Amino acid sequence: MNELPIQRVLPELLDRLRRGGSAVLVAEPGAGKTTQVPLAFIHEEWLSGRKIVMLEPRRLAARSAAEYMSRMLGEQPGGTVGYRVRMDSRTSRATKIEVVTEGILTRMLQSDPGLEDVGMIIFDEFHERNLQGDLGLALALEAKAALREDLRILVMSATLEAEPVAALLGNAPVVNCPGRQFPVETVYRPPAAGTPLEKHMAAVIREASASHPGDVLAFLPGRGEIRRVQAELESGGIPADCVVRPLYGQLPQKEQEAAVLPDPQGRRKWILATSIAETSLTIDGVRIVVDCGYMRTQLFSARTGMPYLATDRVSRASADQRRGRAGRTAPGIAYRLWSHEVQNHLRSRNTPEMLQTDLAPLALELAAWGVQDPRDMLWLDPPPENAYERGKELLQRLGAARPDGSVTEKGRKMAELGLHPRLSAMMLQAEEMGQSGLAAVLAAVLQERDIFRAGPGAGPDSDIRSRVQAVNRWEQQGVAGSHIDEAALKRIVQESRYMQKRLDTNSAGAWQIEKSGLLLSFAYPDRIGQSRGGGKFLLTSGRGVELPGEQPLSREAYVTVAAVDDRKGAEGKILLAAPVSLEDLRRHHGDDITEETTVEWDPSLGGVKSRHQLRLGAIVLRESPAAEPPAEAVAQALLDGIRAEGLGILAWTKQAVQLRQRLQLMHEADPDWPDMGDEALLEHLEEWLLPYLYGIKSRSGLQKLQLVPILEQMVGWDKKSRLDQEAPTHITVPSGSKIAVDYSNPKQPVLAVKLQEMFGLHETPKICFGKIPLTIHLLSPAQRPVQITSDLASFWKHGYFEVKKDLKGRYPKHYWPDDPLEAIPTRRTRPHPQ
DNA sequence: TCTTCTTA
Repeated sequence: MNELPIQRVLPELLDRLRRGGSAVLVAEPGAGKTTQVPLAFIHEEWLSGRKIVMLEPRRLAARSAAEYMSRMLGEQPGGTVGYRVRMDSRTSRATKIEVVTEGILTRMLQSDPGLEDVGMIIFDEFHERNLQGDLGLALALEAKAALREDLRILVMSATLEAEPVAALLGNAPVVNCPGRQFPVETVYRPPAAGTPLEKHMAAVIREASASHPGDVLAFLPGRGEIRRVQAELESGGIPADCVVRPLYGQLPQKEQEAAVLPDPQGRRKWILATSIAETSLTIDGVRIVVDCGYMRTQLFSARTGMPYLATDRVSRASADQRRGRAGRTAPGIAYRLWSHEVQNHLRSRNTPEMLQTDLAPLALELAAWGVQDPRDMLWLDPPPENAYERGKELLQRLGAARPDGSVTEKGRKMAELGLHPRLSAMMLQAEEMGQSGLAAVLAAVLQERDIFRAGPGAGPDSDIRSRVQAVNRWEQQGVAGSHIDEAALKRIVQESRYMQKRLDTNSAGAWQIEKSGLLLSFAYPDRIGQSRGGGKFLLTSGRGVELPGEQPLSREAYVTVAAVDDRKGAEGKILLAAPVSLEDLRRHHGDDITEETTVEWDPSLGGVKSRHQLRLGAIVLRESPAAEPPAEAVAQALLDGIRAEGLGILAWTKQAVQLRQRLQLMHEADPDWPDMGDEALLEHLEEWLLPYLYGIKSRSGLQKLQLVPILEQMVGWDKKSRLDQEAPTHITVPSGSKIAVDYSNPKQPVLAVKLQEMFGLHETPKICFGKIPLTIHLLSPAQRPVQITSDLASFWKHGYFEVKKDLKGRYPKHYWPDDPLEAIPTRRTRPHPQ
């Protein structure tokens, strides 16, 4: 057998760690680090009989690493080399190397912070930057600093950028190792403008398969895209020696195997996969990779406390990892469905899980570890404050932590259960109710992949009780039923039995399946939903969610929503839920139920509604009219109503409108006068309107308010008398008529008057401290405007004679003097001689 | 119409 590249760097690595401390090993794929490195250390003297613990991100990887190393020693796992993952371990007194999943290290450290029987911890695949890996390293560094200076830490990573980790380990030495892989040619093939990515993907798969040997592995974001590409390929016809195989996590195990194993009929596989094939599954025989360049990840909204899915461009590291899948067994080719330009803008790494996930589990571990402030610890990326605070709040709500962040006795038990704190809280509560059996199944269903596959013609089913019933049928009769993934069902059964066993319980009562929603409410007190009709629910957190499609659950009054996909700007989508009775909510969440009297403007009523409410968070469990709401609250609610509906809700009479316009004119000339614009009036409602609102409850009451005296009161007597002078309601014209001034444009007040009434007036009248000339609309005898002017003197001199000629033709009986400034003004046809 | 993992 060829020497593996890792052999050449092992002496250096051994030497570095003999001197104590830590090291970073950067090894490219194919170097052989996972199996060679731990074995190289087992005879080191400094171990002095202690174990080596190696961390793997996945159970499968932990088991196969242990199996491989055991085989090299001619042993079975559980001898010199063992493993430990959830629900399964092979170790013995002889075990010197224990391969564990990342979460196991946390449990080991929490029960024995000095890790007395461990001499060395190896973090494998650390570049994946899973939350559990980051947490494990942070805890291990504290253990080393405080209790175990001799503890060796080796971080192994497949990609460069080792410097930050080396720095975190106290300037640890970095050892580099080349890999051993077959060359893979890279081709950039962006879709032509207007071509959908899925259509393009199908065309490239076809072309690549025709011109290169081997199986095709195509990367897509999710199930929907996979189905559409499959349909596209099938509609164009598939060569007889090829077969399309979808591959994603939700796919039943049998179908996943069909994608991973060689085709029994020897056909070439066209595998359409999600990122599951990037690291979790390896497929032999792939020589062609087609990468669409997108990946779907779950993000966590600290605002709503709910997760959501997002589809984004892959990172360069992911794209390289995907490409490498074509060179495992022979030289290959990788098609990237994006341009060089896009390639240059890809982010270099995936976002560490720490920065985008729910941090309640982390907060619980740190509380149990005794940490008050995570900033006191060493992190590559410290937990973001928002999400961490949100996590701490949830722990408090679940009774796991005190307000100062310290862990409670219950919290310690929850951490030991090794579940999400929500599910642990439910388990403990269920134990007291004698329902730990049912709770264990609910927790297992929520932890594992869904066992349901919608059958043909079956509607959506978000009721978690159907899964519980399937588990029940399996336990009672050993039948899985159609549309059920049997392998997933078995995992759930195993998981639920395991969890129930871990509660030191003797209270396994018969399942009361109708209590599912209640049990879930102990895990998700912020996601108890009240029906709003049409399958929509309002959650106690204040968020709106809805069921996908019509289903019986839509008719329930209250549900607990366990699994949900939050969507920005829309109702979140309920994935799994169960009904809960109002009676149970009142009995078990009584401490969270608040009583309050609300006084609100009700737009449909057009008035103030006051109610006495029993609330559970944002949802109202019961309400009744409140007998005597406080007057101040009613007045405030009226103001809310006016703000919501606008000033138009008040009765603006002609006089009131004109008064407001006149005041606005004054304001524009002198800012010392109040602003009468809508915005300003609404902003100052409390000052000018509130005192008049007592006793009023509705729109009709508001409309009885006399606005003229209210506005006059607002400006005060002094300003009111100046207003009458400087912005008069009427102007007396030469004929003796009192004509109303039109202030509807406060910058240009208008005086509309018959031309004949103005004879003898030399100059345009001015108002507002003589600053604003009136705009005069001179009217014909029939009240039609014939001229608009703000310069009367000029009109008499120039414009009048043209106008006169015209008017004389149309109104011959009227008086049209040649000298308008000397003529007698009149409102009649001709002036009456005295 | 839901990406992938994980807790002695």
